[in-house]
Amino acid sequence: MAKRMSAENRKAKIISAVLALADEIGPDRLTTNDVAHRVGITQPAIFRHFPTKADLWLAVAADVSARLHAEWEAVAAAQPDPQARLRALVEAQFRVIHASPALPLILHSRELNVENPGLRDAVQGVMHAYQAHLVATLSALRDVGALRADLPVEDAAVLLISLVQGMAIRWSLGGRRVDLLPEGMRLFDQQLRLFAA
Amino acid sequence: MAKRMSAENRKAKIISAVLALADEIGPDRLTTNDVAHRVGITQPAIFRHFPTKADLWLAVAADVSARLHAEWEAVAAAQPDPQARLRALVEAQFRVIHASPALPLILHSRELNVENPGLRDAVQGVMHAYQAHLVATLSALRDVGALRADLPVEDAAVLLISLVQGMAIRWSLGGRRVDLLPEGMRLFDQQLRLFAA
DNA sequence: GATGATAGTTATCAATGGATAACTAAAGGG
DNA sequence: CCCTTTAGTTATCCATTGATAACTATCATC
Repeated sequence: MAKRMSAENRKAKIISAVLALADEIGPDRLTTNDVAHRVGITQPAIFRHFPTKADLWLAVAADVSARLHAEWEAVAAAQPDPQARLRALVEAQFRVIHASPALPLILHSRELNVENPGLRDAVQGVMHAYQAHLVATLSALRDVGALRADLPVEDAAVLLISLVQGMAIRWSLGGRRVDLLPEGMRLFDQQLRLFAA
Repeated sequence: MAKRMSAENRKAKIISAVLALADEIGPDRLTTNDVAHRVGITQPAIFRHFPTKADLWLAVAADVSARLHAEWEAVAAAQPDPQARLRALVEAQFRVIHASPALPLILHSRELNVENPGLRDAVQGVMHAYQAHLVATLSALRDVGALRADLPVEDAAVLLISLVQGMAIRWSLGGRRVDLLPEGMRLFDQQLRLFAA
């Protein structure tokens, strides 16, 4: 028998196990049995905390979303300078992806793309929020005159988001041998130089 | 009984069905039964043409790889001007992704990332080849003096690849409502303007 | 037209996966 | 100390999945 735990704590453990296992064995091949085994409980115990597997995924998305939003708010509060804030926003993404490499995988999972519309909406909301943060910061950068006049802030935001995702793919496909953060930030600085007025 | 077909033709049908279904129901949830049904044969008939499911994936990769390489070679031959060639290379990617939206999904599938090392190597080879084409074309662009001096061609290539992948994700996550090609090329032109000397 | 090669079928398997029901036992407040 | 609550277990179900074996029917060629 597994050590008894409050439902709240056990849920947190399960969610974190899903994130770890989604990376190790893929979001769409992750079974409730895998999760249970990793957490140290039996498979049916999962369903005591989450009615269905889809609900478990929604809980994962809510958890990730909350953590990301908190991080972005913290960055916005801590970095008054637009350029430093932009850099911190991108750096935060690399850090999160490095800590939870499953996130890019989930973006392309069938769970998200086909079977779980709620999950898709949740992820889309998160991406929109991030884009809004970028656009706001880029606008501030423009107001300081540190942005080319012929570059719409929306396009700049898309280029930055693409950079993060592209680096994540390269990192993952390359067996994660290189360091994501320094290499990603190097490319970011490169791109930012191109943005400059 | 399905209409009898030469093994070669049947294999081609199966491969194309895998690509279509990988998009519809996800690479990692695609079953041999799905494929057989789509092709119009029974499930065990699949195994007459491919010893295992993993071998089927390798055949898919070989097929896609051959088509991509042919396309890139054609572009390189048809476009002597570096800038036009670069544009055509990027446009080719958007076109291929539009025609086979499963490709970005496969990049993040467990089949590729965990279970089928051969598939991973094949995809990695394809990406390297594309990057080499980009780097070569960007070098030609540099020789013409149409590239900023402070931008290494390797970094520029990574930025372009990221752009393609980032747009693919946006397109997919947004329900594919917008047109990938024009929006993607618009962003490309924007990025190219930033690349200019 | 007979015949050998082979594409395709039916039947079947063992393993796995999500989920349910009934039971057990650890907390924790009174 | 007891008793209610509830986290966790065991046993079990039905559907699905990749794969094998044995059989059948079609095609090409002589």
